[in-house]
Amino acid sequence: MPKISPDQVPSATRRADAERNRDRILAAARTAFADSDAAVSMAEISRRAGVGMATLYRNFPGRRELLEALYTDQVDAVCEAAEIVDGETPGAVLMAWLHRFFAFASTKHHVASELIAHSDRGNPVFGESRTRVLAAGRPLLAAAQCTHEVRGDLSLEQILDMIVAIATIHSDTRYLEPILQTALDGMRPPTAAGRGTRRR
Amino acid sequence: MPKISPDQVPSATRRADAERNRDRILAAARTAFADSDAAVSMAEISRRAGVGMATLYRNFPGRRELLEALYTDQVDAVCEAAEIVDGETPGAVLMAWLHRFFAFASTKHHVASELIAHSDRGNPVFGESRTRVLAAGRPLLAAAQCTHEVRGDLSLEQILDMIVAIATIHSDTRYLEPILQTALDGMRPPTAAGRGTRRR
DNA sequence: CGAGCAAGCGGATACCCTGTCCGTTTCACT
DNA sequence: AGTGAAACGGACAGGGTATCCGCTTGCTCG
Repeated sequence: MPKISPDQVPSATRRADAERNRDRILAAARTAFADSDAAVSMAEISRRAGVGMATLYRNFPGRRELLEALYTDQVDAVCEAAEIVDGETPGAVLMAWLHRFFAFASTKHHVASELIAHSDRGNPVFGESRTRVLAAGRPLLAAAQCTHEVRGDLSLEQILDMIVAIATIHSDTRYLEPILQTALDGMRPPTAAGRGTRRR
Repeated sequence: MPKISPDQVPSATRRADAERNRDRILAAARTAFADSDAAVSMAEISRRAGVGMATLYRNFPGRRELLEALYTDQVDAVCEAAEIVDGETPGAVLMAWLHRFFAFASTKHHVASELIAHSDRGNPVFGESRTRVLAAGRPLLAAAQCTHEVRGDLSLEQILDMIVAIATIHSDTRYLEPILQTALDGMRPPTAAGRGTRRR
């Protein structure tokens, strides 16, 4: 019998106290990760939430799942942004969205590194969220590649992995911004003029 | 009385068996990290080396120091490469060296992520090695910026952090190469033509 | 050469973290 | 109210890091 994760069960069919505990865990985890920088254990979270360890683990099979659940609303916001951002050209639209995505990845970069650390081989970044973000961004990239504003040898997965990687660099925004700008600039199709500095 | 790390003591003044044990630990750690992918504990390493835990910790205060010590020779090689690589222009030289650096960072990317995870706040990447690599690469960057082949708003720290970040993406070379190429291409000074796709 | 002493050794140990198990409590429905 | 199953929570096993302390051993000096 396959395990059923709580979010797949309609909340009406679940007991009221279970629902309440789930919320309490999420709330506790949110504040715990907010003020102290991620150095907080599962046991600590369950203690702060006023529930037992088993309850915590029943709701979230592992640390990874808890972290991921914490940010679903922000993932929603990023996906939604893909339809709202605008710009003069498809390329500009994509860039605007990527900036937005970077801001998102950056806010939770300490969480992101944990997510990457706890993800399975071959599932490089957080699973279900990844799928949703990819789906949201794909049209933007396709459009930008159509107008030749973005090089064709990059997939959306590669672009987002690159941005996440930059966001996980442990430093402040002022230091990170030129790096991001560099990476985004590099997405333009290579010009003949610059070829001399490239290798292979 | 301040603790003195073994590498600062002339080997002549240390007991022979201590020296031997240090080498055995390094050898054991090297093979341990080579075949199994980093999921090896300190206890396991000391067991494989045939020494006690205390001996391991006496030589290397923590996991981080052990990992760092494992790669000093490769760091040497990278530093040395900075003086050997050549190319038609200073920009090409820098790019060649950065490719070399990426290869280095890539070989040990699973180790690199551990190093980052175990590094203190404000000491973003591995300490002493970092200093050496920075010293080796600085002239190359300065030259390339002098000929305006590389944008001026990037420091060497930023460039190397970016490359390390890309190297720590968990995937194979085929997937990573376009990402690296993108990042390196972005290092060229922004052209007026491309400005339209940039924001802010 | 051999005795003494400090440098060095190794395993037991303390502490923390993750994830599971099981006896007990509590909700929801009749 | 009564009852059965869902949910609970703390104890516990397993494993990791780092330290402590009684014992061993290489080196030095008489």
